[in-house]
Amino acid sequence: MSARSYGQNCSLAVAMDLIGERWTLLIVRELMLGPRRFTQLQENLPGIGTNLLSDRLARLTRLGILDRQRADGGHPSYSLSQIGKELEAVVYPLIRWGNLFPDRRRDSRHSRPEWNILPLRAYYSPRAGQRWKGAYRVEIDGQALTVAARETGLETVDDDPVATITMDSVTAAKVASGSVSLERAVQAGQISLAGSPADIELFFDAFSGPD
Amino acid sequence: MSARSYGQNCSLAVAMDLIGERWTLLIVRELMLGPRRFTQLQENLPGIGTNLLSDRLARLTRLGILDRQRADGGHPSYSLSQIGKELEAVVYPLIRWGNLFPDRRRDSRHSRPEWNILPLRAYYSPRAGQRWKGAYRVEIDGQALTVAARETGLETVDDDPVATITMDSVTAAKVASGSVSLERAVQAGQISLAGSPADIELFFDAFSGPD
DNA sequence: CTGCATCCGCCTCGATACTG
DNA sequence: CAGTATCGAGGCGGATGCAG
Repeated sequence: MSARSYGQNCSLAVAMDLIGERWTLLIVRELMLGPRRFTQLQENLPGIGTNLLSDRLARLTRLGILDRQRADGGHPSYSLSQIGKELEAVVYPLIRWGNLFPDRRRDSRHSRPEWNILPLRAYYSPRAGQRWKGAYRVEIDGQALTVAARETGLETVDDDPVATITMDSVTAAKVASGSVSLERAVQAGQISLAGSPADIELFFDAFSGPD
Repeated sequence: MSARSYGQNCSLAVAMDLIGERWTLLIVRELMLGPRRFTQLQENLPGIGTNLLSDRLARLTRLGILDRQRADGGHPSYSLSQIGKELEAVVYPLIRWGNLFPDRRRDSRHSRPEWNILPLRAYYSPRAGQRWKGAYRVEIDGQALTVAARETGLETVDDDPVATITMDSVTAAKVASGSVSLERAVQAGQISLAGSPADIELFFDAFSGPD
């Protein structure tokens, strides 16, 4: 089990000692979508070795960042502990920063529909979301999810949407990070909109940065 | 030059491809304190190999995260580019998260006085800081710096302080992360205060979380 | 079949020596 | 001062094996 420490009396170095190793934050990303079992994690982390996943899970559990639950004789399941959930405050800024490099997405091969909820949450403003009149269907790279504003934040729901927004992930990254304006992306046909203009405006208001 | 990519079409994976390697964020931390030369970086990153530092600097410069300036025939100097400065939005949450593990600091050996300004900034609220009447002297682990509120945020200054706050870094982490209350730390003698109670209250108001 | 443990080739890391 | 060259050690990636 790896333990190579920076040995610095510095909060950032402590954080990097704990979660700075390869794959760790991607495991946290998966668990931000809910509890997962070993095999589910392995499926969504193509390229990770089983030994490495095993090591990471054991170490993060020992550190109190993950909880390991064994569903009554069943197979173990991993979830974020209280202190692990606080890593959301790290992951969302990292997602926003990664969006500053939209061209890096082109040659990427693996894509999962669940990953689209996290970038949305990374920009979502609960205050503006409270004004939504219903759910929205968002299609990114052909993978659709329907989201609505809830007390706990932006959640996926099964409701019928009041509007649909369609785009690819490169466009989403450019619009979210501000390198291309929403109006220009719509004019260029990179974003398709369906629904009343009022509902659509309310949708984008919730992603226009902090109130 | 390393290029091991996660190959995922995900903003977080893109970010980790760019800055997820060992030492990278600690280099960014150093450059958040201002431009630095090769040897200065090496001094403040004990344990890093010269080849690794060289590789990281070249790669980050090529990616547009760092700027390399050669002061007119002099020696090269490295600084954060515009996009590199945006990593502050990642580093400060990481510092706050690392403070949730105050006990991890005990066995740490290396400590540098400049590192104390970053944790302060990680919790500093400009709005509350504007009410400060002057500069404050902060001593953490016996290393002192004097800070004041400026337009650009919390800065180190040479002014005479209106008050002095003295503590060790473990106590600082506990109070900042809320695991120990300010009152209790003062009562236990882990924080020493010098100056008028009004000034001291104004100081801590600026570190009590977002307004 | 799931959840790991073991083994092995390779690449990265860390330390030292050396050079313009 | 600012790197480059080299090399041993160890973490990583992939395949295989195995117990519950």
